[in-house]
Amino acid sequence: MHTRTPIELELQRHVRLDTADQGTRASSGVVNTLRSAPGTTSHRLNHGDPCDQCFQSRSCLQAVLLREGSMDRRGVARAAIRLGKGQRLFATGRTLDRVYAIRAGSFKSVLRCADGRQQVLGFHVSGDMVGLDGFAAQLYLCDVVAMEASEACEIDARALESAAREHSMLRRRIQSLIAQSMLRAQHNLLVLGSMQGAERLAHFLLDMSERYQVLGLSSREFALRMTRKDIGSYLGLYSETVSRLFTRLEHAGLIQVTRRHRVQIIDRIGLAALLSSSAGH
Amino acid sequence: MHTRTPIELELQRHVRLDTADQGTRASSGVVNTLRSAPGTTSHRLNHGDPCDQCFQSRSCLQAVLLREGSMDRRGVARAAIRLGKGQRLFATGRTLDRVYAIRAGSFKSVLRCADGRQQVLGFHVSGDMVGLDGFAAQLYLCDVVAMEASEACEIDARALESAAREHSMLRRRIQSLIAQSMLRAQHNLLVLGSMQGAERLAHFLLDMSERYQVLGLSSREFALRMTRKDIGSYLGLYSETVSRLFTRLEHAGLIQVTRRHRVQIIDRIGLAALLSSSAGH
DNA sequence: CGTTGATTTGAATATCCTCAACGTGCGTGG
DNA sequence: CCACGCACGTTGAGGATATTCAAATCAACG
Repeated sequence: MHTRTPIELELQRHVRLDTADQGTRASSGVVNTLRSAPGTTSHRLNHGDPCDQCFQSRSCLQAVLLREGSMDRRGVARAAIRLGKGQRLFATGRTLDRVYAIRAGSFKSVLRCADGRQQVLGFHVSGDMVGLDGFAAQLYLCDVVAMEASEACEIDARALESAAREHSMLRRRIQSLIAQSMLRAQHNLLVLGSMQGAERLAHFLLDMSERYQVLGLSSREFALRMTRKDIGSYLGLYSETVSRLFTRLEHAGLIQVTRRHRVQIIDRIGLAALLSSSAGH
Repeated sequence: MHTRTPIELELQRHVRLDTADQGTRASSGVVNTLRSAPGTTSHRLNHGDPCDQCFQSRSCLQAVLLREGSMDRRGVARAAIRLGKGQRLFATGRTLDRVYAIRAGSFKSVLRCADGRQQVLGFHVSGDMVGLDGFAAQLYLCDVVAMEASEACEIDARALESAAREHSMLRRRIQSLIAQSMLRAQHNLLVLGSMQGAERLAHFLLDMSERYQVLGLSSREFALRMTRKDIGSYLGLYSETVSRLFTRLEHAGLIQVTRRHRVQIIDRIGLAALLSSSAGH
């Protein structure tokens, strides 16, 4: 179920390499494929290998920066800032001057349209980096909003960039994070494009479960801090439909919901089985 | 209709700057927004400003490379290769050693899952760059398949990277292209997540129309080289539904379809009006 | 000119949206 | 601490939209 996909393994292997160019990497003739199960772009990708407890006192990249000797000495990382529920970390279109490592709490990133339409692109929890998707553009590509009282650590983008230019290891890690968000976006296109409601929700729950597990929290029971409407937007459904799907999964004995936000995964296998039900387009 | 969005203008402005760091860029306090209309990530983004005819004899980045003095002298660009219909330019998960500039023909990029599910992520025509979305990961993130007899120009990734490290202008252009594919993916999430069938198809048609216009071809009449099934996968619909939607748009007097693949846009305003019909989630 | 694969069309069904009513939990302020 | 208001969540019923399976039609190509 939660085995790494070939492309993930490849990515992991990749980001461990230190030098900028190594001539003899085996290009596996095998056609690697992405699996549809959740976790295709798991948190684990953030850091090649060690850093198992980076989520505790410091967020991932901070730990990386420390190891790389790129923090404090170079003034890259700054103090953490606090945000209340609903407050925005940054806004679409603004010049990207900082990226953020989430220290505590949870955020959503949402794409806003001029016509009022909006789309939740993803959710971020402690340990995640946000803002990196706009690093190449040097512009924030979406809004990032706190879903509860949260804390994030500012990282100066320019300093990070110049540090990355010198430290190939750091550069690779940043690139790996950017690749991760690219992968996630593309994978979500598959979810929206070829799964139906129940599958999407099951996928979402398993994905969240895995992310919490990586954080050292329970993968069996966790709290969803986002509203049904947010989940709906993320999954391309209406909040009423999401609600109905929750109860359907509950009646099917796959999950149990207590006090609206607390989710318990009863039958992980059954949930995963939902994902292979329809072949898609 | 086809005015640039704030974020696009910002991007354009951005990629024209030569130096790596410029301290005093105005960070507009205005909350920039994305519009839902097609063309959010148009071809025009590929090159900041000049290079209006780059699509003719040379593809975009080639022209850029020439101007930057990064081609031939450095051996970055290589000869074009030919592909027949259905042939793959590269495969998911393979180590990224080259990126490609499409010289002629058209391609689709498709995400493949282990369970057989697959999702068309986008279509690419003459002048587009493909493979750059995996540049950060140094892995191809999806398959790219020729939809007709096509021609693409190989660009050595490692040489390109090292050239980019020296030429900040080139680096910015590459980053702009990567940002473009990120933007496109995120925008497509919005399309799949918050539009219904007719809107999606209208959006797709207007997007293609604009892309052909940028190529100097007619934006009013053009050929769609992909199958209904491909369009369906791209838009999260079944091919039958796509077919029905085509005839519906035709009966509504918005488009005209001849010989299955030739599309004429009759009422551009009407098509665009479809996009603002539903508010979304 | 016939074969083949893609497309269109039809009919029945499933899924999801929509509107509306109601329930629940949370925080505020008395 | 309790009552209240309010946002969020759930549930129901009906309708719109999209899927599914099947059959017929069309266009391209040898």
